[in-house]
Amino acid sequence: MNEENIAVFAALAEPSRMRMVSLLRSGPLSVGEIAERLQIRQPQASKHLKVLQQAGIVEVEADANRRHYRLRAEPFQELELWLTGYRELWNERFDRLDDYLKNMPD
Amino acid sequence: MNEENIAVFAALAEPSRMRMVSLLRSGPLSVGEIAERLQIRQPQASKHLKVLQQAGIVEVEADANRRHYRLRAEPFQELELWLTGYRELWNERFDRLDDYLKNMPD
DNA sequence: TTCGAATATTCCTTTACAGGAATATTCGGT
DNA sequence: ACCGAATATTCCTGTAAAGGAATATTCGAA
Repeated sequence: MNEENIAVFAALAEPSRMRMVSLLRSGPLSVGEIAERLQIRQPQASKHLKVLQQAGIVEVEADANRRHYRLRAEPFQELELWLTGYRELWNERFDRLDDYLKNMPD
Repeated sequence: MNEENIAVFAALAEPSRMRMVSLLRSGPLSVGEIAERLQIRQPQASKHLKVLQQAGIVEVEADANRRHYRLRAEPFQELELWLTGYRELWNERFDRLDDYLKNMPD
């Protein structure tokens, strides 16, 4: 993971934002819905969403005066890729996983 | 990933620490070696290593007045596990990976 | 075109954290 | 016991980021 992707870790290193990401797993939500479910104020929700957006973790779709935020796949894929460099840490069980990933059909 | 593991993301969200982690992939190193390779001063190296240690990312082994820091596998395993909850984001290719992980022999 | 709902932004204050410099600690060798 | 090497800790300072409150913006509906 390169220096530019440190923003992803920084963005996730905050409880409200981590909860936002978890919340958005089940689909896009508006700012108001997010603020309500996380029990935080709307401006804070907007601010946190901006951070997540700048880190590339979420993207926005405008719908009238609503903004629907959804998770982007890329940072998670990159995280997955980054982790492959550390699989050798635990056991040979994941050597087989590495093989599987390498040979996996697209 | 629960609130306590946010410390892992916070620890990795700093360039020097990220480079330390990458450096330690090839094996344990002493504080002096780490400081030298990363071109930072020894006290900063010690401080960063302390953060990594408290996040559970590294562990220490004392050898006389040297301390050898090594990566721990657990946080990476937990990250791997956490990511599985986001694999559905990209494509069905990883549904098969999920199956593989579920059925993988121990 | 005006109003209210939804969202973004600004300003302010407080707190956390990083780096620098100095110092403390701990160990083996002599 | 003492010295130097290796490491940890403390103190200080600057900066970035978070939350609160207020305000700005943007949109559809009437």
